Amino acid sequence: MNLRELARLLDLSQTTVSRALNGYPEVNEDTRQRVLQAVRMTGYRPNRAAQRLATGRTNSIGLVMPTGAGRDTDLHFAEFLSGLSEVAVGNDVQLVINPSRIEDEEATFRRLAAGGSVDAVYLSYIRRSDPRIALLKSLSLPFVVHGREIDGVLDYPLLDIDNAGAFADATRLLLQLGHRRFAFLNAADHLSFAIARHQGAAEALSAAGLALDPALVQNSPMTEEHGYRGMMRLLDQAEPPTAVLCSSVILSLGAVRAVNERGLRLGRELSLIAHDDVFPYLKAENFSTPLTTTRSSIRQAGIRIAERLIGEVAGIAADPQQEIWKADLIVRASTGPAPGSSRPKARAQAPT
Amino acid sequence: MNLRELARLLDLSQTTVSRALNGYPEVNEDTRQRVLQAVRMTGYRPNRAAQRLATGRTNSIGLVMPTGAGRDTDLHFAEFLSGLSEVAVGNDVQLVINPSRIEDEEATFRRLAAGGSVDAVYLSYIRRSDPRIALLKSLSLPFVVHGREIDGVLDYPLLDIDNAGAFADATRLLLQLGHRRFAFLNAADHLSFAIARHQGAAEALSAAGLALDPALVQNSPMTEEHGYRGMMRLLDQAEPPTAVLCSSVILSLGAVRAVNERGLRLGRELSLIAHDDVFPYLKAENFSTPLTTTRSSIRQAGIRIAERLIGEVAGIAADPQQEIWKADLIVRASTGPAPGSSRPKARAQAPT
DNA sequence: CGATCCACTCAAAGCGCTTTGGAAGACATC
DNA sequence: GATGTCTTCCAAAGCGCTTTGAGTGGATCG
Repeated sequence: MNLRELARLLDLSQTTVSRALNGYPEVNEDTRQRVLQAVRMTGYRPNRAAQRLATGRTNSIGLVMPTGAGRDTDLHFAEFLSGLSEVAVGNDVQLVINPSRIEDEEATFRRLAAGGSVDAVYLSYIRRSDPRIALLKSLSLPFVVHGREIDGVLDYPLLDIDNAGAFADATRLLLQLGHRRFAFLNAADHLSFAIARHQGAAEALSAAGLALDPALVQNSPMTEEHGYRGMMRLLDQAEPPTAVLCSSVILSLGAVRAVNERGLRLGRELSLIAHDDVFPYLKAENFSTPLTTTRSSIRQAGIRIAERLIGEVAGIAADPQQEIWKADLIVRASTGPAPGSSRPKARAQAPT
Repeated sequence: MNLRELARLLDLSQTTVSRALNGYPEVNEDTRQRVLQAVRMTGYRPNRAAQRLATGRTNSIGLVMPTGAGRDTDLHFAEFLSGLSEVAVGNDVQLVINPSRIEDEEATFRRLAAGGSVDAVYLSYIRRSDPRIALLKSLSLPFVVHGREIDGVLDYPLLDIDNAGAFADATRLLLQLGHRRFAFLNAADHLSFAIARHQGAAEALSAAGLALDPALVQNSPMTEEHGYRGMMRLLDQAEPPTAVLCSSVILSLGAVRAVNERGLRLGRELSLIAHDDVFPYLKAENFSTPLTTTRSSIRQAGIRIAERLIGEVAGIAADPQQEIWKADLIVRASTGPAPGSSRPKARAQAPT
């Protein structure tokens, strides 16, 4: 069943039927009802490809999803996607996943732009200085970046959290608790959010006349296993840290396992602050020792980015093109005074 | 840049250019090279919408992803998706995500089928008796089901694991270890895989003259928190179980937390077997007590289903339309002889 | 040397929709 | 009754591709 048949059936022209369906005013309300009735009867649905060809709009937004060797599934991406799709469904927009190996990404974007398969794209896993952004700017394809570059000018539409601020806050909290020796279990060091978090921590430390010992910094994929191994390595140091920053609760999961295995107690011998992207299936507050976190829902970010992408397509650019969200610092039991620290000599010191 | 301009540029007809690009034999190799060269120079990409309209094929497969209130992101879905997309990228196929609330799913499928936006669809979260399958059969849209119905005839293309078999195996192992009191932390009870797992366990038990105490069965979303609460409830029973089956490692994560909190030891006072979908970021072997699992990679399932979907579109149906994978039973440290059990009186009995 | 065949190329007809540029009829205005 | 103005509808022209059916010219054959 296509438009022509439907029109013939109704003894109307294609034009009128099309207009009736697309809500144009110049069609009699009675006629419109007749058309809608016929649509219901026949189960007619417009052919998407034809619509696209005729209008040039696709009603879909593209996700270029990184794949390839070593690219494990990313929990964070999935949660983000869930936010995106929530908005997409409400606006009758499809999400088109274009898995692409990192080295093919440029080609993929060019194909998307030139082939007109999507109205807009979303970009993430931003690197320190990311050529893909310049590419997208040159491509006349609306986009919103999740994250941002470290060095360049921020003259493109983006949504990011204040990673540096969050980890500076976390670091300052630990400094106040008397900690002096810090470690950082971070994400891969080519990712800009990992760099920003590192910088935030480093700046807060240097304000206190301290520095991050490179031996106490790990950059790795954010898996439980890497969290475990990283923490083990830290605890095996001659002079182990008393405070650990951690870029994900999934890393923390492993880190906590290592801590438990060593018979240490979080918030006592060792303090830990993790960044919490807010996963419904793994909550920082439910760790055996509830975790102090910097919290920002990655799902909310997905929702907001979808809204903005849809806006961009409709020609309504968000007013501040650069949107930076503060992360909340949520203090729970995994942080406590530094052992042996004289300053906030807490009641909770174990009577060793 | 479109086909016509490109053809004009090359002083060839659209036909010839199109054929050169699509690998038809009746075009001179020199000509083909000239065309390819021009494509490289101009950056020409065929318009997808036009291609679709002309060929009727979309080169994309649809995922109807459940969303809506209470539908949390599903780890398992994300990992599956990663497998799907790996194959998709290799075949130049797009994945089109159609988020849809459960009550709108029928409409969504009809729209996909009639609108021709995808060549094939994938269906999961199968329920005991699932009307969507009948719908898809009637829709002349190729599909592959991930999972299967409990009751109906299996006359549709599907891929599933032997859930009942896996949990029967797990149960028998625990029976051999002398366990008599079983619990089950399962997924939501409208999902067919949860039902099958329950049946598998129940059958193995009844073969031993035992039964699952309904008070020791939980059906819930598979989150850490539900695992924790479920296990707590089990341990608070007047007569707590000594063996626990668990439908996901993420549930186990919470369950293990509860066990630790109660000062119990896995493989000693309590044995646990979880189903492991093989997440790269959370491995059953890395739990503080490595978990005995029934293992089957959900990512591999994604890969296989993508292959089959692509095959269906190409007109090559998989030979056995119903593909059932056995899960491996991997014995690790979380299972041990039942406490107080006389049968396999183990060396490892705590000297209470 | 004309007939036959092959390799190569082309013009044109769709695919199913939207949208432009009217046109017909109804109604009001002068 | 002529003119103008809405309202409602239509015919036809694309959108950019694939594919059918029909040539070309040159090589091969009898």
